[in-house]
Parts: sequence; structure tokens; C-alpha cells
Amino acid sequence: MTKSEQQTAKRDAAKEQESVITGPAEDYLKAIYELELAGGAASTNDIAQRLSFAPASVTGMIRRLAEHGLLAYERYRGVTLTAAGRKAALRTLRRHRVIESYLVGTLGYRWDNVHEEAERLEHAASEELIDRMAAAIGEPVVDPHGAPIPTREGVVDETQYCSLADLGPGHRVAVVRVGDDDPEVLRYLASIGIMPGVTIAVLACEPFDGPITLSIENERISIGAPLAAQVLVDMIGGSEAPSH
Amino acid sequence: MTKSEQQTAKRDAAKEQESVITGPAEDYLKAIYELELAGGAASTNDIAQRLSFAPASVTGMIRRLAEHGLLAYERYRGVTLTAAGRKAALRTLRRHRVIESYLVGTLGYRWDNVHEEAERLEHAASEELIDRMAAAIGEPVVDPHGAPIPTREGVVDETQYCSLADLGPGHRVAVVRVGDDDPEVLRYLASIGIMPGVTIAVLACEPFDGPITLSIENERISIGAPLAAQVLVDMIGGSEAPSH
DNA sequence: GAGTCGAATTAGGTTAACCTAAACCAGCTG
DNA sequence: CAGCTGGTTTAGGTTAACCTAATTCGACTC
Repeated sequence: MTKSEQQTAKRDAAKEQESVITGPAEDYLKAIYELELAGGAASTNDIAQRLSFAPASVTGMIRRLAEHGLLAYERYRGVTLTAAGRKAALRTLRRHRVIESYLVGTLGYRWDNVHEEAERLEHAASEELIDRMAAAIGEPVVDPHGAPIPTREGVVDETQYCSLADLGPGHRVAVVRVGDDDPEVLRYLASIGIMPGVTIAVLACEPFDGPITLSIENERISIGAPLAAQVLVDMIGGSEAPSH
Repeated sequence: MTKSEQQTAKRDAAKEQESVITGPAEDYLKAIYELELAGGAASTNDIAQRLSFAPASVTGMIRRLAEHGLLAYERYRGVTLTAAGRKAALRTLRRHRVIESYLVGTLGYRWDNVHEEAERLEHAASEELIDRMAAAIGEPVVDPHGAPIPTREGVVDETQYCSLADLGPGHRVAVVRVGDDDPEVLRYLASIGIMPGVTIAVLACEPFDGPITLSIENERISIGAPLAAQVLVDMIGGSEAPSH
């Protein structure tokens, strides 16, 4: 083997590692996983919208991912993750959420600006780094926004919670999780005391997706339906009538 | 503006941020900076070898970087960083070295495997993250291998040290810095006690790039010339004859 | 069962970043 | 100063990942 052949071989070997699951591919798999959780097969359009790509680009990428066995794909029929695809998606999701947790837990970030940082780091961090970060903050099971962190082995809690927008008045609920992507939304939620673990009572709901009035820590506040939809909650009592 | 035009605009705006200095470009700039430090203008071949790319690829990239004002380039004449290029190189170098320092200082990494991790993270970490990491470990001025960390403003110590391979017998020196890239070399250096801050006496040097015999912490050891060249040192006394 | 509409795909194009192989140039050697 | 040589560049090709515009398809309506 000549010297330049050695170098070529080294390049090929280095490329082999990453191979199929590139950074962009990880983003697709993550998006598809989340869409699937929400409702069955993920459509081309849904994926395109979530990633801010043109639908045609999505078709191209999902074809490639399907060829590599990461998702099941029939033209005009949407896609579903295979076991391998799901595993890859959860690996990326774990990275994302561990990174968010670490940044908040150790480096003094606030919960509203970790998403963007994690979005980039998740593609660059090694498994070792993620495990060390997780260990450093005590192996948390949820990230700062309440999203469950998959384990190293790819196990994750997929419980479906309902959002504040789905409830009628009279419910008492615990906030489980909030959307993690919009910094402004997160800052506002924090300012009115909505964060995982907090207890909320639903006082009133106006019709036609109107505002929802809540009681949080004895404060009364109304929020719009779109915002309410970002807040996932767990029932802790009452239904139409508060238990007493 | 239609909805899809908005989305296109958003994509363009997002792309604008990164724009010219992509991840690969950062690697080129870093390499060129280091080659320049070692000796004048960086040649296409030197850059190609350092980055394990084909020379033709290097020509292509340096043309692009030159077009964007990051380096001065005349065909067949090698390249030199412009002020903008130097700034970008130092920014990346700062990231790399802060990350290495942080991984060792806080996450329990050893010095032999931080390089690879930093090599990927340096392209993904935000300025804020780097600054927080640096603050968390007390704003170090050198990384775990002794390489100087540029400041946020792009100031860096460029003192040229000589290597162990450049010395004759009788010198007493302090180790300042070692090469950071080869894990095996680093593990071996650590095993024989060579790391920044340690004092070494040069006992003997065989001719024709032969082995160099050292005294480290009262241990006697011989190392080969290539390895000795990886160890940068600072004189602390003696020349041919030890001061007494 | 034909028409229609929106979603999905195909067709064709762009850019970045690599490659190999062939041409080219500079500077040194005889 | 002709010629060689090695470093450099040009020419031409590939792949990934995007794009727009045009076409096709599925499902639903009439």
C-alpha cells in the first residue's frame, strides 16, 4: 500500500463511522419520531413543516433513510420508523435532553435558551460525553422542560399527557411538561409560574378556542389556547367538580 | 409576503449567520494558523497533509476562503491569513482549547482523549457556551496539553518554545507543552511523567536523530527523537554545564 | 365514473466539499 | 538555457442536502 493509498484508506475508514446517519438525518429521524408519537405515520408535509424544508427535499431524504433501513416507506403513504430508525431517533433525543439538562444544571443556563444550543451539540457529542454529563447531574429522567430522557439502551417513557387546552373548568392538574423550543414562550411561562411540578386549577374556559383562566399559586391568570396547548399536564383530582 | 415566502426568508436568514465560515472552513483556518506560526506562508501540500485531504481539494477551499477575505492567496505562492482569517482561526482555537480544558477539569476526561471530542464540539458550541465553560474552570490560560488559550478578544501568547529534540545534553528545562492529538503518545508521555510543569534534565543525545536520555523526577529514561519533538520546553538553567 | 384538489413525487438545478487524473508552472540542475 | 521534478492547479466527477417548478397520484365530490 502506498502512502497516498493509506491516506485514502484512512479517509474512507473515518467516513465509515458516521456513514448513514448524518446530522441532517438525525434531525429527520427525531422529527419523525415525534410526529409518530402524536399520531400514526408521519406525512411528508408534516415533516417538511416541522423542519422548515420544502416537501420535495423531504421526499429525497426519506427515500435515502428508507434505503438504509431506518424507516418504512411507501410512496404517497407516509413513513414509519423501523426498529433501527427508532433507536437512532431515541439516541439523538437522549443527547438533546441530556445536554439541555446539563447546561441548566451545571453551567447556569436558563431553560429558555438551551434548546438551540442542544440542537447543534446533539450532532457533535460522543456517547461518552453524554454519559458523563448525565452522570454529573445524577442521571435525570426528564429534561428542564419535563420531556423524558431516553436511557442509554433506548428505553423511554411514552405516556401521553393532555394539554391545558384539552381540559374543562374544575380540573386540578400538575404541569408535567412544556414545549421546549420557543424562548419567548418559555420566558413567559416561567414569569407566570408555569413549569413542571407546579399545580394548576382550571377556573374557566371560553368557547371557540378562547382564553383559559387558571389559578396558579393563588394567582389568577388567563392564557390563550395556543399557549395552553404547549402545557402538558397530569390529572390530580376533580373533574367537573373539585373533590372536597 | 406569503407563508412559503416567509419560510424561505427564514431559511435564508438562518443560513446568513453561519454563512462563510463553515465547519470545514474553520478546520482549514486553524491548520493554516498553526502552519504559519511554525514557518511563514502555508503551502497547499502542508495544509493537505495536516488535514488529510487531497491537495486539489485544498486549492478549492483556499480559493473560496480567499474570495471571502479570510486569507491572502497568490497561485503557486501559498497562503497567509488576513486579519479576519486570523481572528476566525483564533476563535476556533479558543473553542477547542476551552473545551479540552473543561472536559478534563470538570467531566473527568483524561488528557489523551479530549482532542477528538473537542475537534467536533468546537464547530457546534456557541460563544456563550465557551465563555460559560471557561468561567466554570476559572478562565485558564493554557489547555491540558499546555497550549495557550486565546482570549475572547483574540489575544494569544505566541511565544515559540524549542522542543526536547533541539537540545544538547546538560540542559535543565521545564515542560511547557506537548502535542495534543495522538492519544497513544499522550498516554505514554503521562506514563513516564512528561507533562506541562515538570522539570527535565537532558543527560545525553545520540547523533543522527538518535534517542535522547532524560532525567525526570530522578528517573532515567530514553525517548526517540520524533517523540522528543512533540515536547516543547522552556530553559530554566545550565547550557553545556549546569549552573552551580 | 369524471372531475378536482391538495398532497406527494419527479425533474432539473444549486452549492459545499470532497475526489482522481491530467496539465501546468517555478525553480533548480546540468 | 533546456529539461526535469515536485508542488500546484485545472478539469471533470461524486455525494449530500437543499431548492423551485412541473407532474402525478389518491381520495373525495358530484
